[in-house]
Amino acid sequence: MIDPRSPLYAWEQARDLIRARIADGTYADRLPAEVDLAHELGVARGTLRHALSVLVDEGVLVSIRGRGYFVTGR
Amino acid sequence: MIDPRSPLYAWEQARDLIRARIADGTYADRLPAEVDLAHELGVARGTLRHALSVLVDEGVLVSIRGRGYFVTGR
DNA sequence: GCGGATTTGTACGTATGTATG
DNA sequence: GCATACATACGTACAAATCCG
Repeated sequence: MIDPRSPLYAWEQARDLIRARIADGTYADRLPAEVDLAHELGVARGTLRHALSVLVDEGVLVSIRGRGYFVTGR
Repeated sequence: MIDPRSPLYAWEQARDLIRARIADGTYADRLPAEVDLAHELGVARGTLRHALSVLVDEGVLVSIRGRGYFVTGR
């Protein structure tokens, strides 16, 4: 999933992958748990959290403590 | 330098210490390197970077890769 | 221009504590 | 109680930019 030879940072690749999966409906309303998604993408939690925080800032996702990350639809 | 019994987080104490040293002229234009400053304050580099990022957001400091952290004067 | 030293940026791993459902 | 998520904090390693001999 994540290519270490890419000129993009890992968190940027993770961000783009998540965006694509939202666009194609893989993640229609809710994302997998942080730990699972991080493992699936092959990045550390901190790295994934960086990517997720960008998407939250963009309004693409909202995070609810104790629940998860949800797609806003915007 | 950093008091583990303080109600403040380590990164908040580091932030306040750096602010004070800028105010009293200890750091007039440039800060010591991250590794040195972290060791001097007794915190991990990640903790120091957290404190520094806050000061950068406030406009107190600017960071230049390969050079260091500089006091803006604002 | 080259090579090494310095310095910030990013990534990864782990751990603890707190809060929510 | 348990799973999920957030925040903080420690450590390590490598990448990228800069500086200097």
